[in-house]
Amino acid sequence: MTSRAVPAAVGQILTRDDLAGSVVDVARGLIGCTIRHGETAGVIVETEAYHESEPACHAYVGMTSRTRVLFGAPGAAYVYRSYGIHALFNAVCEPAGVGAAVLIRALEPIAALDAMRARRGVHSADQLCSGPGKLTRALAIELEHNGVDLAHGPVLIGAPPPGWDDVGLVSGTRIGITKAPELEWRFCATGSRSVSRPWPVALREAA
DNA sequence: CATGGGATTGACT
DNA sequence: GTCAATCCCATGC
Repeated sequence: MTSRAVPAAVGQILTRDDLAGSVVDVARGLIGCTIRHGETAGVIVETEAYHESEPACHAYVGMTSRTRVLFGAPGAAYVYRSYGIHALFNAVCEPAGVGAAVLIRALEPIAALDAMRARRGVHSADQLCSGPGKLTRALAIELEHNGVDLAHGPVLIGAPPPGWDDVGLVSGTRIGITKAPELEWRFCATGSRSVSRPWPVALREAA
């Protein structure tokens, strides 16, 4: 085999249609997919679904300047600042007019780990992207990426690379929210040490 | 225009 | 386990 360049390892870039379906299905399906920005890239190992019908979703309040992107075409990035410090990255789902998105919560780094280490100030690969605010820092995803088309970049989502297309999944309740805490709309790859804490019950039992 | 909530993290006890 | 840091934006006066 010839040496594999980074883009080839990232897999086929997803289209808008790949993200237009039910947000819970897309959240499940994005586990094992890749996200790339510049030379940095990682495999998605943790997601959460948010839908306008439930109060934890920003789109619950309806269309405002903040939530406009959530109601737009699927396949856009929704990036917002959390707790005044962190940028959190979401992929907009469902048809235009429906406010829904998948929050990307954790990655396993696969490319340009040294660039991530420089941005994060930690060395362990397991900890570079093991949280929604950590991965945006590691990949240099900022608020300016709000609304960008994920099929055209500069932030791209790709299909699962070899070995990740049939990864095991566990579901659990979402993290850090106060509204609609009962929905099991969090999905994690089994066997990944990059999943953020606390781990879902099913993952703790499997460990 | 002022206020307060929030899908977090890292440092500390 | 607790807590502060720190900013965007929805809401209400």
